[in-house]
Amino acid sequence: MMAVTIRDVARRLKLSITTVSRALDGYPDVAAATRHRVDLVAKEMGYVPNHVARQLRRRRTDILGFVLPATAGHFSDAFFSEFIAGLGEGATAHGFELLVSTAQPDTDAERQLYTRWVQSRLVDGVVLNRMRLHDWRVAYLSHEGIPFVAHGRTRLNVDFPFIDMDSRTGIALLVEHLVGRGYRRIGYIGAPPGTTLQADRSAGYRDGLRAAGLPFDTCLRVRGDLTHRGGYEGARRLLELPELPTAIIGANDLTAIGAMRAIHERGLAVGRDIAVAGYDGTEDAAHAQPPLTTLKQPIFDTAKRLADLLIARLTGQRLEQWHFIMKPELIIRASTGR
Amino acid sequence: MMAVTIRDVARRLKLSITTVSRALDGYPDVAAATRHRVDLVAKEMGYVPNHVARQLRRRRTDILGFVLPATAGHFSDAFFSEFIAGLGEGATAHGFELLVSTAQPDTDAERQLYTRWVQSRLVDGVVLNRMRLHDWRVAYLSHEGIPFVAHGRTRLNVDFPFIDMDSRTGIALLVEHLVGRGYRRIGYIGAPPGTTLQADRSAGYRDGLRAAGLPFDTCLRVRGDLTHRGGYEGARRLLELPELPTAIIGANDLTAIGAMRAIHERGLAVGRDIAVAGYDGTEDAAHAQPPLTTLKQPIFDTAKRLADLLIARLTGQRLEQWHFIMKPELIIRASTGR
DNA sequence: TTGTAGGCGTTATCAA
DNA sequence: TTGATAACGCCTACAA
Repeated sequence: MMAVTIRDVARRLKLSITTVSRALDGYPDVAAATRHRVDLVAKEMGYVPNHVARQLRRRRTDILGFVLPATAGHFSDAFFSEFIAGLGEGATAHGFELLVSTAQPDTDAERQLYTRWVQSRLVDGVVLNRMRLHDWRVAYLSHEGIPFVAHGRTRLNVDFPFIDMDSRTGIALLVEHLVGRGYRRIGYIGAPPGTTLQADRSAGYRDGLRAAGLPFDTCLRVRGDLTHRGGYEGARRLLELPELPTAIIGANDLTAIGAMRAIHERGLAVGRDIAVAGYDGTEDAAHAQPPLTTLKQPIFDTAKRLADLLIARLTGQRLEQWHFIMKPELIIRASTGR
Repeated sequence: MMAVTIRDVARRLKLSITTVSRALDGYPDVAAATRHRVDLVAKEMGYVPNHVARQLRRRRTDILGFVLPATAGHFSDAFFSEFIAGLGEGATAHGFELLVSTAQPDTDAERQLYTRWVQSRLVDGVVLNRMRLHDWRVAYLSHEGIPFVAHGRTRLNVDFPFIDMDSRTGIALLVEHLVGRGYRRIGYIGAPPGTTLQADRSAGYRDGLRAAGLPFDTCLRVRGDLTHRGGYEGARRLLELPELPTAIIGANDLTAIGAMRAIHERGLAVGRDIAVAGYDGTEDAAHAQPPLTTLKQPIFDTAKRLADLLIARLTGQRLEQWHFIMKPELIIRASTGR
């Protein structure tokens, strides 16, 4: 079951491997007849270039890397299945491959993982998401000269291609929507501190309150971790307040869905007693009960475009634009009905 | 920003690259003092072996492949985020990497993908899931001599390592539970035909009916595709029957959650008017409203064990056992309450 | 238009 | 215990 190499093809054709290589790669300086013979025999013999040998010679791997921010051992988040699908699609479209691993954000394991990939020249470029305000990955990768693109931004003074959502404005809009429906005591269950996501969405929350002339009550802002459980626990804390919130915003859909469960357990009705809204616009939100009001972002497309962007950069294409800021779409459903 | 190579380290140490290589790889025939010096200098210089060169020489890549069965463009399924996290964890633990891509099952794109990976010797082994009764991947990979492991089995006469759930017995148990609560008109929303999953779970459904002495009414068994949408549409069909089902089983949690939405839209209450149950035991099920009765399988652990199994096979370890059949755990929640 | 030869960075074989 | 040398499979100056 030895794989057939370019040597075998050359031998069979009584040609040099050089000619075979060039014929297959479509170089112009090959006789049409020769090229034809080569194509035929190569296909017949089932020859496919050895990816590794090619990588070594070309000094690039055509592999993109992506690290899942696996919080705990378990990591159940539909967002990332969609994100990975998008990355895979984008990579494949350009003949690239996608390497995936998992690491808890800001741990030694994460640093080791990126370092291994970079130092051993395993990947040509990296896609980042769940950006942090002071993201060591950005500093590290730009220092190492490894191209990367990101879903989101940082506070660091480093320029790189990104696609970001204007989630600050988005959340503010959501608050406005809630206020418009008469909710005035609005809670917020956030994301881990230090993440750009949290900075933006939390700021949007305050913007929204301010615009509506509502006070910012720190009791109403609690911590979350972007999981169901975090949302559930955050909501429980909010429900222990002497004066209950009338609406709760989750930093993402999972958080919001977790919060809904806490509310239901308390015997209250989501959308009537307490409004709930999320962020992401996953299928989970559409199928929650009641269906969840949310800010929708195009997860799959964003991931695909990120892969495109990174590959464009890797293949030396001139990018006319490499900063993209998109607006999330407010989708109003029964969870903020009234 | 040229990476430091083994040559640089050898030059600096005034040793041959051979010795450096062997010292770093922990071969015994190296003087302790030399090894120490080498380790020190290599670390100081930040030397990391070039993965690609090593791959070429060793004639293996230490990369595992996994293809997401992306049904549509979008692919929102928490099951797979957890599955990939498990694979990544297992791979990393043994110094392996994980290559991920997406393809629609049983399409040319899928065949091309596997072929590319295999022929170009990009991956050493492959993890399969969502097995089909007559799975071309099994035939192909075993013919090519590429090691693989699978989450589930096939009807083909090929022996390979797998971890499977006894979902047939599981579903039968679930039917028994439903019957015990007085539900007698039980519908089933299935998976795509040709999948082992569908064969097993559908058989379990019939087993359960038979054991309870209930008739098998073909109207009550409808098709699904393991997505929210499929569950939603399947349930709508069931709700159009002249005589409504009193319970609905979804082939997975997503299907069940989609079905719940259809039931709610119809103004009926899940768990009171119609019972619903799923399969997988994802977080989504725990946080559905009402919480979803389901058969739980250890997704993360199974994936991790599959990676372990495949790597054991790749590294030539003697496996004392390579067929595992696990029992899913019935988790009873309010969606089948009464 | 085709062939020769060198090298990508490692590891393995064999000799010293 | 160490070193010289030859691959691994491919690509690409350069020569023919």
